[in-house]
Amino acid sequence: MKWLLTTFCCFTSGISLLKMKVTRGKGAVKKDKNEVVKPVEDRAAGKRKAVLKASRSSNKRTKNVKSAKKDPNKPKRPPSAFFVFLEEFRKVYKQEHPNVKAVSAVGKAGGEKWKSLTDAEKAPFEAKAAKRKLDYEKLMTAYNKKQESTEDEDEEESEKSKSEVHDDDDDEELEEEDEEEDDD
DNA sequence: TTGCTGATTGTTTTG
DNA sequence: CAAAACAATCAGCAA
Repeated sequence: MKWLLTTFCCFTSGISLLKMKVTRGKGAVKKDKNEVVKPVEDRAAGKRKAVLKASRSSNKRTKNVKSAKKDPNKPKRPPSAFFVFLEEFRKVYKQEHPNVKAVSAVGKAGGEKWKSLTDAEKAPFEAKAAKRKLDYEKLMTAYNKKQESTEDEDEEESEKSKSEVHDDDDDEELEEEDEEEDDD
C-alpha cells in the first residue's frame, strides 16, 4: 500500500514529494559498517554482494569526501549497456510481474537475461551506451571548465554564463541513432 | 519526513 | 594494473 504513504505525503505537503522525486533515491548510500577489501571474487560466483555492501557502505558522496568533493554540477556517469538494457527490461518485467515491486527482482532477472543476450543483442544497447558516454565526456568538459571558473572564486555559475549561454534545456539533439548495421 | 537499502552488470575513476 | 565505486529503480522501513 504505497498509496497510503504517497497520499500521506501529499496530504501533508506536496512539496516534500517533489523533493523526493528529485532526489530519486540516489542521494546516498552512506554508512560504513564494514570495509572489507576483498579481491575480485568474480562475477561468475555471483557473490559480489559483499563488494556491493562495501560500495554502498563506503559511500563517499554523502559525507567524508576527501578526494572528490560533492559537486552539484558534476555529471553522472553514463549508464552502461546493461543499464540501458535494464531500463527497457524493467518496463517489460513490470508488465509481466506487476506484483513484483522489489528492485532486486528486476535486477536479478535483468542480469540473467543480460547474460542470455548475445553480442548482437547487446549491440544496440552498447551503441546507445557509447553515445551516452560521448555526451558524458562533453558534459565533463563543461564541468571541468566550470571547475576552473570556480576554482577559487565563489562564483556559482550564474552571472556571465547567462549572457552567453542561452537557456538550455531543450537543446538536446541526440536522437540520431541510425547506425543499424545488420551484417548478417 | 526523508533518506537508505537491496540487486543486477558495466563503465568510470582513482590509487 | 586493479580494485573500488558508482550509474537507475521503487517500495518499504527506520531514525
